[in-house]
Amino acid sequence: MAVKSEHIPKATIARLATYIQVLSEFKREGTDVVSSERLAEACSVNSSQIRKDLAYFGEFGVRGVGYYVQDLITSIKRSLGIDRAWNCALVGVGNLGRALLRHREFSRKGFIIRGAFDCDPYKIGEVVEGMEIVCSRQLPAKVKELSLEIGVITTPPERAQRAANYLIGAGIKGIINFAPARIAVPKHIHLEYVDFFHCFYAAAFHIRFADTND
Amino acid sequence: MAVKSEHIPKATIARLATYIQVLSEFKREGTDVVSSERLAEACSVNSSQIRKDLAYFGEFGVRGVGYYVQDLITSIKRSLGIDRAWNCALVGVGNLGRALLRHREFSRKGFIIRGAFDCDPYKIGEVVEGMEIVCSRQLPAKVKELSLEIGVITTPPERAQRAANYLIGAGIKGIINFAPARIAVPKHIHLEYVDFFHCFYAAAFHIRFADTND
DNA sequence: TCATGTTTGTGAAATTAATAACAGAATCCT
DNA sequence: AGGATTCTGTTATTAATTTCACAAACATGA
Ligand SMILES: NC(=O)c1ccc[n+]([C@@H]2O[C@H](COP(=O)([O-])OP(=O)(O)OC[C@H]3O[C@@H](n4cnc5c(N)ncnc54)[C@H](O)[C@@H]3O)[C@@H](O)[C@H]2O)c1
Ligand SMILES: NC(=O)c1ccc[n+]([C@@H]2O[C@H](COP(=O)([O-])OP(=O)(O)OC[C@H]3O[C@@H](n4cnc5c(N)ncnc54)[C@H](O)[C@@H]3O)[C@@H](O)[C@H]2O)c1
Repeated sequence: MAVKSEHIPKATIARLATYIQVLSEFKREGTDVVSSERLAEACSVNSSQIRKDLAYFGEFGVRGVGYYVQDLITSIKRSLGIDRAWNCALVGVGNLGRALLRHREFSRKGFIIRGAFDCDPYKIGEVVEGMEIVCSRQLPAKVKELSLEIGVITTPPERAQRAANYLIGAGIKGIINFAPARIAVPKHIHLEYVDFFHCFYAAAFHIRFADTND
Repeated sequence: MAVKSEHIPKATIARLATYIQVLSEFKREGTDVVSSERLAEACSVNSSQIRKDLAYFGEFGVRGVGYYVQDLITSIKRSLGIDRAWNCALVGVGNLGRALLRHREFSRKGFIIRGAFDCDPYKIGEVVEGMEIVCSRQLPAKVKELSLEIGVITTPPERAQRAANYLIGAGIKGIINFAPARIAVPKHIHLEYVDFFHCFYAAAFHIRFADTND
């Protein structure tokens, strides 16, 4: 049983990711046990927030003691469904796609890019980080062959919908879209947008109007 | 006057960025006027949400008509403070840093990377996308010389705090941290975290537990 | 064993955000 | 011109999320 409650806020999922990051840091420092209070401080959140977030998934702490760091990392990972590897397809091997392919942390965290696809004939056949770039047309075959579950779109924005359509047709389960374009997907496909500019905009807003807001 | 109300929700700022994206798409398609209803549909939000978000900043629409697309883009940009250019410093010119440097969209959107800094002597002096990589030690001088306001951290996580310290010491106003590490900054410095893994985790969670959640 | 101190898990309260409802303003059509 | 229609801006309502507060659980030391 991984989920105790029915609906889990999106914000909770985002925070769980932060908790893992901070807990891993504690682990590296040699801390074995941590209280919600101390974890909260390191994550800049309220301590009840942490306890409530965890309560959606189960009881992971020991009263009077706190949380065993390694155990909590394991529990959160299981709760999020990242206690196993996920096979990913990368569509669009340009600047950003290459940076992602070269990023070791993806496989370390369990997201393994097993297929790199592009439609540019000059790029097809090229090998990046031990991965051969193949034609987008091969997506359906490769998705089945390699059990790819998550599609990562790093094409130009005007091609994002097409890339999504390929992925959906190939039977992918979720899509992470790095292109700054809204795309339409059937509702059984999980879709996440990553837009770097959002945070640049937010930074500009807060710096500019630092006196009135913030 | 850019801000009508005192406090503006973080979520509103994020949505405004989406509105700009979708409005720009409408503009390219030749649409001159759009209703909150239609914009809402394209952004997958509620139409009152849009009207309310905009109301924080002013009255941009015409009753019985809707919003003039170009005017609304201009108004939102002014509201966010992105009606002018922002000079940025990039610290850490590795895989991700290079992808960002090569990304034309940054300067098109008004975020101009004017300084690229690294501490690796083999990288210093190298020219990437017309930009010479200089030593991190030169940050204070360059921040003043080039009026850099936003610092972008793309160093490994264990170096993120040091990079932040350099930037803060140099007089930067805001920091966008792409490294998966929490960093401490004085409260007058605006800080944004960008963590790609958050959305991979969210995707894994929703796909894995598609039956119970979502 | 029992008192004391700590810290979790959780229901209740407070805060915040999202949605609905509608009056007022503009257009369009007859 | 005036009535019907459209669509914004704003207030009211509802829903969701966060914070508070405290009982229950465990640890420690006398
Ligand atoms: N580079 C960055 O730092 C950065 C930052 C933020 C967002 N983005 C976004 O990420 C996306 C990619 O950026 P980039 O800089 O890597 O662009 P890029 O032009 O370097 O790469 C795009 C790649 O997609 C391929 N492609 C185009 N259509 C395709 C299709 N239908 N199927 C498969 N492949 C296809 C192209 O051949 C090319 O290799 C863009 O949408 C961009 O806006 C990039
Ligand atoms: N590459 C990706 O796709 C990707 C994706 C998500 C997150 N990230 C994160 O972004 C960061 C950079 O990733 P990368 O793949 O580019 O790593 P990288 O190792 O290729 O680049 C890091 C660069 O930072 C420089 N550096 C180290 N310490 C520095 C300091 N104190 N001052 C200035 N420069 C310094 C290094 O010399 C190197 O050039 C990492 O924290 C990584 O976790 C990268």
